[in-house]
Amino acid sequence: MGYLCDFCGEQRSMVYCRSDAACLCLSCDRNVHSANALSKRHSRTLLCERCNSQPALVRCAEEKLSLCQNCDWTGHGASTSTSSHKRQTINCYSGCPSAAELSSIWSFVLDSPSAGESTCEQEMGLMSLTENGEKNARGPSENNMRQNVSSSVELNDVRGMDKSNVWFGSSLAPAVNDQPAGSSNASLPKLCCPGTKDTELSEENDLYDDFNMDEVDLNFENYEELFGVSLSHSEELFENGGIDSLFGMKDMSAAEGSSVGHFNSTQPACSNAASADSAVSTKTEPILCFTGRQGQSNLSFSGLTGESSPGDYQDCGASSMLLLGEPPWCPPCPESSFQSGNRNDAVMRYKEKKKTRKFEKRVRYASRKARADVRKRVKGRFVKAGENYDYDPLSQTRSY
DNA sequence: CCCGCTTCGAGGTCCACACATTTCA
DNA sequence: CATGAAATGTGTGGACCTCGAAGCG
Repeated sequence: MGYLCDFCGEQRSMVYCRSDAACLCLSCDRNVHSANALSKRHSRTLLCERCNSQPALVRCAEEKLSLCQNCDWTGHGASTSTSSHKRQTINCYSGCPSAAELSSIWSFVLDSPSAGESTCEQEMGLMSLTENGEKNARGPSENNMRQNVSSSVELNDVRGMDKSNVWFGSSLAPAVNDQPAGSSNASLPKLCCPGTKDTELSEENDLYDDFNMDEVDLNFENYEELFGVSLSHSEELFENGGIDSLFGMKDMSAAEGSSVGHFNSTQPACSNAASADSAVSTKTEPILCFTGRQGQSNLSFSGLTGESSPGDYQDCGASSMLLLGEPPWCPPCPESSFQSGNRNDAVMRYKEKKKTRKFEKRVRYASRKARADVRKRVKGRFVKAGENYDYDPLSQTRSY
């Protein structure tokens, strides 16, 4: 995937929103997720700096890279020399955190050599990323769930986050904290900036350009399009316990604690590449989160209380990973290996497609929107001041 | 199976004008 | 080089229109 924000296509993407399956710059992240109460519940985290397509779960202190689980696993496998790298959990957040709040959960961002020179920091004075990374550098198995709650930025409505804190293991930032006690990979993540190591240097300078948090409204006119089903419909499904029908995974409850292999076999959406597009577009992403890594593959639904938004159900991050080939915890097998390529291709196609369609509607200037909202019209067209009109948004009256 | 008709949805266009950006003195 | 004025470009929402797909007889 590219490094650009899926929304504006201009700024460098920094965060990953699982609900939207989108890579966003910080500015767009704030804009998009301040649009309404539901979008505020979306759980976001930093973007993997290696693959630039998955949410980062851990921050490798040695490499100064934020990595998704797959890349973490690849780069820090038990058999590799880097397995002893100190890693720190990357916290996710919801709501519309201020720069200061972001800096508190991503304090390690300052580890980046150019962090202090960020344009954003200079211009906005927002990101004062103090070096308190150690604060987050806890032991792998220490205070897992507690950290999820305490260190996640919880603003506005965070019920989704709290209740769906069924973050299991390696699926999400909070989840990552659930590192199995005996794990050889003390995964403690940090930040992520898109781009592999090769591109890191060239991109670091504009790393914080994304912190342009101007006030922009956003219209989610394409909400249904984004999520494949209407919000009301999906909510209804959730509230009625219709998750089975929504995901076509009736057996999943029984799958809890079962092997990943079983999971895959019960996940139609991942069965082949051809289904990937439809799987995503029809919102059949499983709301599954996994606990632990290799040995422990606990599986559960996140927050089936019916109180969380549909987006929250997707927030565990497992879904996107499942779509992207065999997850780290999935022992390689001929079938999965064969499918992963096609799956990746399918996801790539989907994201490209989504990129061109999804965020077409974008409000760049709230002031202009405000004016347009109150401007008088004739058959939908703006009319000159003082002329007759047939529609006044303010009074719903007509001048003739 | 093909044709013609209807229905539906997506996307494009139009409008005025405040404001952002660029150009120039 | 800095400043201010003028010129130019941009973006905003609702109604309407066009076009293609789908459904039906």
